[in-house]
Amino acid sequence: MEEAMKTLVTSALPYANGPIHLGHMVEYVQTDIYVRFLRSCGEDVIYLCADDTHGTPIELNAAKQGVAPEQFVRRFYEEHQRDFADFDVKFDHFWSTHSPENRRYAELIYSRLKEAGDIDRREVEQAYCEKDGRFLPDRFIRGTCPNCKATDQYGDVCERCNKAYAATELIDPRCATCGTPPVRRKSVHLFFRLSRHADFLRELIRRPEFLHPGLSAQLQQFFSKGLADWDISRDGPYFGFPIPGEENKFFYVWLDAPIGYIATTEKWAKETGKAPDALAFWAEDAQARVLHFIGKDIVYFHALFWPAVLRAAHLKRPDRILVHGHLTVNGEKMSKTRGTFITARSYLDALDPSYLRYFYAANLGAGPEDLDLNLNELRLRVNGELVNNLGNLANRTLSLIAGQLGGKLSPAGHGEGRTVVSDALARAAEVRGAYERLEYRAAIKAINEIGQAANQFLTAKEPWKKLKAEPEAARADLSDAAEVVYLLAALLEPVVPRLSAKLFAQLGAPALGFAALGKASYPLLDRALPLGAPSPLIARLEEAQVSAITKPQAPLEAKAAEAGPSEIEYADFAKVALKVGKVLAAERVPKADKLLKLSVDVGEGSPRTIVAGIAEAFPETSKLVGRSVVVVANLKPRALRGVESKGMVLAAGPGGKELSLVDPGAMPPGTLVK
RNA sequence: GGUGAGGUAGCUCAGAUGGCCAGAGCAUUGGUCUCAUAAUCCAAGGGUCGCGGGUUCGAUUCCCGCCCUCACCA
Repeated sequence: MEEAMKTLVTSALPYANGPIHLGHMVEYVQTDIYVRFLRSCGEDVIYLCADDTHGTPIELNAAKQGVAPEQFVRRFYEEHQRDFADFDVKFDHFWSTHSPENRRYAELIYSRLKEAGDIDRREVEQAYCEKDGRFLPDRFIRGTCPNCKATDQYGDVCERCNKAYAATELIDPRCATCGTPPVRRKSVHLFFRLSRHADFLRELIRRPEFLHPGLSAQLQQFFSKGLADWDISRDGPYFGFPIPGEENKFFYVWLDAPIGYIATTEKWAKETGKAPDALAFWAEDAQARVLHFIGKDIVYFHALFWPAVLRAAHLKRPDRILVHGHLTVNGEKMSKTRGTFITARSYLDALDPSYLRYFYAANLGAGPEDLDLNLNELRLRVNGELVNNLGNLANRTLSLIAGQLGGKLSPAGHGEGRTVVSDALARAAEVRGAYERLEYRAAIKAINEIGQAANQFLTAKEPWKKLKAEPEAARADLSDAAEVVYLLAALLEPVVPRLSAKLFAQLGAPALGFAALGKASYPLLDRALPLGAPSPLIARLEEAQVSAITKPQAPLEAKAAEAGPSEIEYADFAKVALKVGKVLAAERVPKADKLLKLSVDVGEGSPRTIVAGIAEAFPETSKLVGRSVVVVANLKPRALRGVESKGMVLAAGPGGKELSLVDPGAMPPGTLVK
């Protein structure tokens, strides 16, 4: 712990496909606390992260919004950074996997793998959509579950019965974007020969300092099955880096995502000049440690693929993988419909980030167990501990000194207060050990016990009763209580830095960290300095405030639309032909909850067939007949549930039952809408 | 199905190489204080430590079986 060695800490790269939510925040808060703790101990540490930008989901979502993938991910790049900063998660650099640095390192690593003979070419057969002209990942095939017969399930796992299967087992498979049944097609893929590194990996993951023992036991299953080689290429169209020397082949997103750690190191090194390049941390013999914080869902990428790739490329493997569990909200998986899918931003709009950081810390241990965000517990815990015990200790102490005693401390004493302070100080090592072991839960517990002891001391001494008769005795007691507050501010700093800063300011004292605490003795405070102005540390949480953050939200697509696609030129708008149409007939599309097949007169002689996702809003289809609507007349025809739709009907609203058709008034069919 | 983790008070968790009436915080109830953010402080009630066997003088702690929950299965 006291080596001068540099430490590089990373959190997993968030996917640039959506907003940061409170589940993500568990990891970033956990990592940020650890980084701040290491710094507090005087360590030389850098904390890096980046957006993960490649792959099919981003490519298709960008297309859906009519923007280039580069542009699509750029929006999240800004948004993600704002969210992290506002949660006091402080990176030394936040970069992107869609960067020249990442491309360079991906190519470099690939070339080294190739030289080492670790790349293999093999023919594989995959689902292919002839209409879209692309291979379909499992997630983009939908069909009926072979196990429980639930319809409209993903190609890899059934959401209803949780059964995992191969996409080829799906009954009635369809392309998720266009509904066309996929065909099987062969293609040559590149494989990383992971199996050649089995012995290395097996030995590596057995080390308790590398990975939590429970997880390494779990990974053993991969070895007993025989470690399979890893498919690292994808055929175009694909948003990613083209593989040098190949035609229409791209690196699979999971190959270049962890390389983003290296690319970000490079970017940080160049921007700050604090290291010549990324190799200061990643060269095989670099004098540095590398720590990855990740969620339990991506353990095998980080514990198996990644170290093997680095080894084969003659780079340094990570020293430690720290794995946390997932977040549940009120005991259940986050759910948009239940309103428990809470984005970082919607939380921040309602509450101070310190509450959540504190709550996460108070519940986090070192293992990969899930953490439940019970909103009632959050309120009770924060109010009982952070506000009532710790915050109020500070406030009652400091406001008495400031209000009644001129803001002046007394010289260090020899009474009971001295014992209270040294007892508290004696526990600093325990708190430090807890942080170090990532048992934040235990750290918070000890911190609260220290606060409680100080509150007991004040209650016993009753300095407020002695203000008139023995003001110096009161001052002495309160000065010692202030010492404990100072210590608590230092111990809490990794968790709630902005609250600690506030306490340091109120105490009129310089920031205090674990490095100084190691050899600190009574008194900690410079008793000659005057206090700053006291004010309540943080407000208590009221029930209504907390429940406000779980309001059901509009679906993601609607949110994105709200944020708005970026500005367009008039010429772009002019490409859209909008016309007034009149609904002549409407019927349900079989086996589709949301779709209606409409026959619409757009003033063209014969009516058009248009399929619209508005069935839930119009249970009685007859009410639609005769209505005037606005139609996108030049939309490329597309098959939905096997029905060819020529155009689109405009409607406003979040979706489902809440939809209102855009009404053009009394204009005749065919009239242009401009 | 396989593998892994876990099941201790209403909630979150601690604990025991097997042995003093099984612990803490919160919640509940009663009391106290009034400096402080209706905060503090004191106290009480509350658990056949998942179920069934076994080993033992003695098991919640060790062994076996079972049930339940969660995760992972490239």
